Amino acid sequence: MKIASWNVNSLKVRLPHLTQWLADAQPDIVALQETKMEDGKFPVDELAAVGYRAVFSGQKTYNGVAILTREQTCGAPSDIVTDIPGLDDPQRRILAATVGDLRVVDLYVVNGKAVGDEKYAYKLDWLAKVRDFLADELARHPQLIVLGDFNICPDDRDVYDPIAWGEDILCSPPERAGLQAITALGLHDSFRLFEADAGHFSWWDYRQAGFRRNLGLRIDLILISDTLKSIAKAATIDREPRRWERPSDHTPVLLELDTK
DNA sequence: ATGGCTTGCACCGCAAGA
Repeated sequence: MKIASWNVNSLKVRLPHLTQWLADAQPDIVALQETKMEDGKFPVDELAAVGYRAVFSGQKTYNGVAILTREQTCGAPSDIVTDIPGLDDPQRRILAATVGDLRVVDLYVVNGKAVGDEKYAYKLDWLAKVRDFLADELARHPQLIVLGDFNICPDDRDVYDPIAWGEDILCSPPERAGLQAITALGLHDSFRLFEADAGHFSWWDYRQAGFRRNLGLRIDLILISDTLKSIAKAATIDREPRRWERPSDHTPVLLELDTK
């Protein structure tokens, strides 16, 4: 079973990229972020035509998350959650669903703008509330996968120039502590189960030829519970869609599980 | 470098992203 996460940076612009990539990679479950699309405009029919069901929580202009499931291999998603205790939030950043035996939580973590900004305080509070929600999810669903755009570099290996980034936004100790509080629940960064080296990224700035020069960050993560860790087979980053015309600034990250 | 690209909105120059 193949599970992926991709921040598409506008599903309207990236729908052709998405359908091409679904055909190429044939993932079973795909979590999307930054769809920037109201639910009434979600391309349900276009995705059904290529064999995927969709659940989504979107809004105009900003944010927006979705989970796609391959009809051929997955049952219909159930037990959908879009809002969590303690966060009375119009921003559509959270989407949980049960797909077969798996519980899937798709997150578009707050960016935070800059350390000390009011959006930064919102980010830290948001992370703490999400941690509590995930503790509860894990208690009920041992086969838990938490994936998405975390907008946090887990450690210096995930930053192209850790000296330059220092303790700035995406790398600050309180943000990393917020992520660690989540992984401390017993959720493992699946990419690091298979790759220890620095220099593997999932996002590159559009400016200054960031992708060509590999000036990137690894901020898109797939976290898995202990139960799933024991059947994790591979975790990879697919850089191919970042090479296409008019790409998202993020590229898909993947996890393969040894199921049945 | 409070820069650079890209997107959406809306009316064309902003905010926001990371």
